Amino acid sequence: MKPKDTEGEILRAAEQEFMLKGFDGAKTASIARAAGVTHAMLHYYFRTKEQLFDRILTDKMSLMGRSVLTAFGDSRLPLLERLKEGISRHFDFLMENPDLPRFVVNEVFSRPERYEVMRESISRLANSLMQGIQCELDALAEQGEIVAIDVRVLMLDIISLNVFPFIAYPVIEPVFGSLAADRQQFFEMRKAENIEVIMCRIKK
Amino acid sequence: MKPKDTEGEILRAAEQEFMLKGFDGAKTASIARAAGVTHAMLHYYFRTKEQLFDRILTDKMSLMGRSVLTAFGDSRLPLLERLKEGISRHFDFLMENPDLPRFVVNEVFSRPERYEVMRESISRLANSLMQGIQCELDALAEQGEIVAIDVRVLMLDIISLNVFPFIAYPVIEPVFGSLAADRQQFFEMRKAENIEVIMCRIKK
DNA sequence: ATTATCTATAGATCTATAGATAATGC
DNA sequence: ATTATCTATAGATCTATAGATAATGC
Repeated sequence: MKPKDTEGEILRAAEQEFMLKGFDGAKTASIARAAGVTHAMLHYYFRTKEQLFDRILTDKMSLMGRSVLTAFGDSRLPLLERLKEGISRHFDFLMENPDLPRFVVNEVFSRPERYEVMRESISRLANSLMQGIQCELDALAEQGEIVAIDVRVLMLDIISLNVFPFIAYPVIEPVFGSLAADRQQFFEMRKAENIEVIMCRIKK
Repeated sequence: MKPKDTEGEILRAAEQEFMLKGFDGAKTASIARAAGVTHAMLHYYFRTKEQLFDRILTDKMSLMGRSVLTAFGDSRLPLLERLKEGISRHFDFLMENPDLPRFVVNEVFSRPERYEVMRESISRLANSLMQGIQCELDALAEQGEIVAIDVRVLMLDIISLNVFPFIAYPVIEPVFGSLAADRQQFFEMRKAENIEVIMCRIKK
């Protein structure tokens, strides 16, 4: 017999509903139904819709932040490899979580105060990652291997290229979908292109 | 005396409310209040919230589509200039309409059927624009001035780089805001960087 | 006569909770 | 004894409309 995990079921259902419809579009009744529990259970475990939502959003923001750190965090590789690997791993993460960036970006936009608590820790982690990369960029530039560039500029190039196609897929598909046979292949092509773009940007 | 334009006031207020909060977050009562009219007027002029919304969304989708065409449409310029000018004009358009892409992308995602009617015409216009650019790309590549590239790949690079910072600004600001003194300057820097990236991508 | 506007309210939907009942762990 | 669950419903909010009234254009 399965010892049913009501709280877990609610979280799973809530994640799905909130990611798909956002806070305003999500209905607690719909979450309860998907979780296979009665409506009152949401309030028993999470008090309010807002608190349940905060739990999901916090998880997702943290996941999105970590994805960048782990993708680019391997400091054993030589810089160019580290960047290529980073782009590739970050892109793979997005293929596993295609709706994540839109969800986070939207909810932060519609209620910025939700982001306040994370601002500082996010900023600190990102800076520490980028500081290491900046050193290596500077070293290679010194040797004349690459052009000099601010790591923040470069990282924003990378993230723009990687994330945008996922956020905008439904809108761009009619125009750019013809590039590939299917969605999967389309994204594989983008991954390769993004690496190419970034290498062109920094190589001399 | 101003001959009051109720319908126009409602449209203005609705645009603001929908762009800021999305369809689900927007309230007809709030739109009416902002328009300075009674609530029943919305229904008198537009029947339903849905119809009022469709009017706004259609306008915005069309505006976003046209922005790309007009930015890159100047076929008198030599190709590299045309691309630089295109990136720059498209970026300027986004600076004037920073919330537009997020709005469109979101609403299309949450109810894809809203996009169906435009899919074909959008795709046709885009293809005709890109066909012209592809010819010039091929010619320059033939001459060995640039590398060979599919215009769709290149345009998606451009649009990703240009649009993403606007969509994600509230999320990326804590990390990348330190690049510039203020928001305005931040975006000016991005515009220059995006041109640089694209030139690096195609130049030999 | 037609068009525009207002007041009042119906009707639907949604979140939240009260209070009773069943299950669980000492 | 405490924790989990259910039923029933309160209370708030939101969209939409009916019906009366005022303004406008022939």
